[in-house]
Amino acid sequence: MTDPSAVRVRFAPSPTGMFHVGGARSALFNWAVARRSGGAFVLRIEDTDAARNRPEWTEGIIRALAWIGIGADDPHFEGPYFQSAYLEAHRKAAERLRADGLAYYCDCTREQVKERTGSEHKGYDGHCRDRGLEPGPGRALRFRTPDDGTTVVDDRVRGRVEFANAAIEDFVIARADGSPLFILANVVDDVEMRVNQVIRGEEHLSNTPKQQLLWEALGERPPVWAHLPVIVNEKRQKLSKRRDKVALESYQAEGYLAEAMVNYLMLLGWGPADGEEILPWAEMERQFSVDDVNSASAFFDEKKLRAFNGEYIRALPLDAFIERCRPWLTGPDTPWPADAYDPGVFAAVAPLAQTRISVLSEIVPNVDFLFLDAPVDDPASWDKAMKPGIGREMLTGALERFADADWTTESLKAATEETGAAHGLKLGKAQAPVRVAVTGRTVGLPLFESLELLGRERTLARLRAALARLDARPGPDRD
RNA sequence: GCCCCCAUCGUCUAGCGGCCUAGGACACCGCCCUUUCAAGGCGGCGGCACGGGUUCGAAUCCCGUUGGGGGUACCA
Repeated sequence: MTDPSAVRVRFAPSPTGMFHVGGARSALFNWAVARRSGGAFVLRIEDTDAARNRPEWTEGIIRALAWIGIGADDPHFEGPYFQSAYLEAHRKAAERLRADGLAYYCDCTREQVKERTGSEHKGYDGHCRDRGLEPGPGRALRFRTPDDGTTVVDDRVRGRVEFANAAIEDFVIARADGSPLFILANVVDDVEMRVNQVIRGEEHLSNTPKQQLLWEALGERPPVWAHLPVIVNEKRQKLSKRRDKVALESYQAEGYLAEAMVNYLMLLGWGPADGEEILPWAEMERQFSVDDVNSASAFFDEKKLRAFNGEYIRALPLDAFIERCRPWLTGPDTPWPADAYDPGVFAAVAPLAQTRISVLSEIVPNVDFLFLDAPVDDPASWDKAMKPGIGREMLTGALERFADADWTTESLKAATEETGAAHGLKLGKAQAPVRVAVTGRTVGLPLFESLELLGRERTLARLRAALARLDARPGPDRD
């Protein structure tokens, strides 16, 4: 804590919505830097926009960070601090800048500025610079930026970025009501919290010369900057809460594993030199450096995320897999009644399911036939499997042979094979009607293992029900 | 409009002047395995945006063009 050379990074989200994958990646990069260097990761909640903030969003941020492994119990974690608690410091800094002649009051309205400059995008024209206005209603405080020269931002991912001071307008640092703006509050807090590396999204790059000027005006040495490439959607636009699926929570709810999410996110803008992409956190932390971060924007590819998730699911020891599936099997949203669920039965099919799902929520349709009274009704599957010359024949034949077969995977398979052979069908074709009759779907877990687990009673009942259904109404079998 | 950033297979990336007839991963396409579907194995398709320089040599350096993106609030 007292080592002035210790790295202090920060993550400073504002609680204005669900926690986003972009924020998660920034947090992860900061976390990797902090842990790797033995420094501190400061969490600061920027809650000064009262109108848009909600306490549950703040809780959501903390919960989401914990989920991806950024836990408040880790010694590198510091905070959370709340920006709203530092209001006094922001005000003092604003006042100090004014007293030093580095900021001045301005009573121009947006319309007036626009009228004078002829554009709403030309920025402030410095009209009130030397009017010597005192504080008062309708008067905002503006920072006086240099008229000439260049502000050079040294960025660990972008290199040297130059901004002509002439192009940096005298920006507002405090509103007419005295409340500080983000640009000031953010800097003052970073100064206060002794942050010496700012690793954040590229959308902040254009604020950076202003902030750097503020650091200098406050008599402080600016931090090391690093602006991460934005994460974009398929249209190559920055991910947006409105348009895109960005909430970390929604991925969690679908059954993405935190480890897979973390691994995938770390690969957005960065890659290990040896190309080995699936890596445990400790290894990524060891290899990661912001200097190696790519500067081009990165597409959030859910397909690749899913592939990673599948890898992580398959890598789970069986008992861990079972444990991870539990919320989807026993929660309030299961399609079967709670008392129909049998953990022993699930444990038996779990190994068959583990290689077949890439997000945990997919476990449900894979095993529902075991816990539902009747299989789901999937018309497409039914039509496909119950073709003329196959459906009725297979169901009838299976019913006969299953009635007194040994109830084992092997003999059920043999019985189905024989039935199929009697109608000139290979097992691949022959099993389809049975599968659909029993599970409702044309694809699923290995059939005979499934039947063995389901039991003779229920299997035969379902075969009979399917036959009855074929008899009851015209279907493809009758055409 | 103005300021700034960016540009290697469809996508994420390795590459940081010779090791590149550009490597990996996801996706896609074959084949094998196979009771469906997966998983797994093997193989394939596919890229340095373009134009100028610099250099003995350029994916790598410089300039320009084009194309993307970010910012442009008394939001954060």
